[in-house]
Amino acid sequence: MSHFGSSGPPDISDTYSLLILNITFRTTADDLFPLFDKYGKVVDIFIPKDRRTGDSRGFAFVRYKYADEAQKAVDRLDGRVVDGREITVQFAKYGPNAERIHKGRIVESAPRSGHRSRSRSPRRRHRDDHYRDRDYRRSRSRSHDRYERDRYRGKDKDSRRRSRSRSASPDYSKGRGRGRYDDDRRSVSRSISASPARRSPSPRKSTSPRKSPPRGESPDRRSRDGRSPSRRSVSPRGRLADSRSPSPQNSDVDE
DNA sequence: GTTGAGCGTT
Repeated sequence: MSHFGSSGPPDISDTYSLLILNITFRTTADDLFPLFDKYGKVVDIFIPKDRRTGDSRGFAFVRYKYADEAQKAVDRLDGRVVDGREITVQFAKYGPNAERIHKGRIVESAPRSGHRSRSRSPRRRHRDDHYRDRDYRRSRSRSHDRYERDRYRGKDKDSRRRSRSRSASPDYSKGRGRGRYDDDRRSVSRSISASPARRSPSPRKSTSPRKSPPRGESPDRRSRDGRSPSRRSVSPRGRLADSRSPSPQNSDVDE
């Protein structure tokens, strides 16, 4: 993808990788190629994309053939405004195979010489393996959080609205102009014509039709259900840890 | 349709 014809990594033997940050999410390799090719021989341009959505992640890798050209590109293109955004150009720090890069050039690291490269970055190398749950991305999760919160809010309102409409005003389901417009108007109308005492949502929330909060019941029941088998499951693990090794993580690290 | 610190593909 995003290559000039090759499918995989072309040749990372004598190339200098540059990391382009702060590019827009719409910027593609074709947009960066003419810009970077002006300052040297660009071997390859790669823009990581999300596996799920296929959307750009906001940064790109530009590989130059010579270091001086790469340096020039960094000096000339760093801070350049591309597509309305100021990009950041710098030498790549990590390699695709977790190999260390020196000044953008990939240097093969041989840990068998006695020196172990334990000083590696604490960050995990493969996030594709953990592409689930909340940590599949760093800041993206933040944005998603915001969105999820927004959606959750809407869902909550929707849910409440449906609940109310079911019990009180079925006309809402028919009304196409649903949303907060009607709600706001109704709210304002109510606040003006109705007494202020009615506005207090406190007692309403307390005397909710659903006397059983889902948040309190869910974990409780789950805890009971999951507690029984969980303990049994932990049993062998503790014994194993006690008998074999205190930290199973060590096995992966290998001394 | 959104977002913004960072480090990559068959």
